[in-house]
Amino acid sequence: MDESQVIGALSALSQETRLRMLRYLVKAGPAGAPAGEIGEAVGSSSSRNSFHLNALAQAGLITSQRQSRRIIYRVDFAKVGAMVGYLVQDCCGGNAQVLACCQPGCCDGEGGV
Amino acid sequence: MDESQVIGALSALSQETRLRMLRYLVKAGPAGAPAGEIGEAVGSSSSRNSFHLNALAQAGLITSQRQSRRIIYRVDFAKVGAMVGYLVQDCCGGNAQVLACCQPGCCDGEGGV
DNA sequence: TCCATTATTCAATAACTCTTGATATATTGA
DNA sequence: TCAATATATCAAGAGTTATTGAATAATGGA
Repeated sequence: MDESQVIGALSALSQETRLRMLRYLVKAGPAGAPAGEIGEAVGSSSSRNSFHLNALAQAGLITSQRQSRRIIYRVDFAKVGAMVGYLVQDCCGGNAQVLACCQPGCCDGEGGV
Repeated sequence: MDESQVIGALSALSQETRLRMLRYLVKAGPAGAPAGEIGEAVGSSSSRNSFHLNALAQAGLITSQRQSRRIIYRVDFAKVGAMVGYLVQDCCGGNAQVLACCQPGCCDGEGGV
């Protein structure tokens, strides 16, 4: 993943509706979820929903597949991982403090940053 | 770190000049670097430089400290870590594939995504 | 074929972001 | 105090992004 792809991915995620969409799709797992269900979950209506799902797909973070009348969206974990990996390794040079934050419980709750 | 802080941080990094500034400051380490040096390194002039450094500082990703005539900027690794940690843990639920990409060499070179 | 469902596209508008060049502020040394 | 250095701020303009409501397209069932 090169710099401009990373910027595209970060840009896609730097928006409330889209960040929530990704989170919802992560929970949905490999089965994915149809557009309407995602829209309902994050509270975005019809055209707005398509707009944001398209932005995530353009960035490569999710994929789409028609299934009868519905369009199923799924997280592309390899792409999300590549983006995070770029931040941690390429950008932060594998900094130990940054790496530590990737572990569960590191930055949670009261003690969090 | 809450959702809106994460969005602010992602938004700050989803820009070529600022992503390069952060990378430069990571390399500079704890000593940090003065604004002018950063601007020269990333190729941004005076006002543009201030604009982008301010954006990174507003997002909490870097700190500033006057030192005589210069203003020294430094990466706040805790904040960068918190952002990455949010993506990996809160947003991706600690997904194994995403976590694996945080390790050195995972997504480098030819085999990369 | 007709209708309902599901989702996308389009046009208009509002809001935000980035760049530029000019100006202003803070600090230091002569 | 004056000039030089280092940086920040301001105003205008171009470009981009997000929202809305209406219209369009694709699919499946009566």
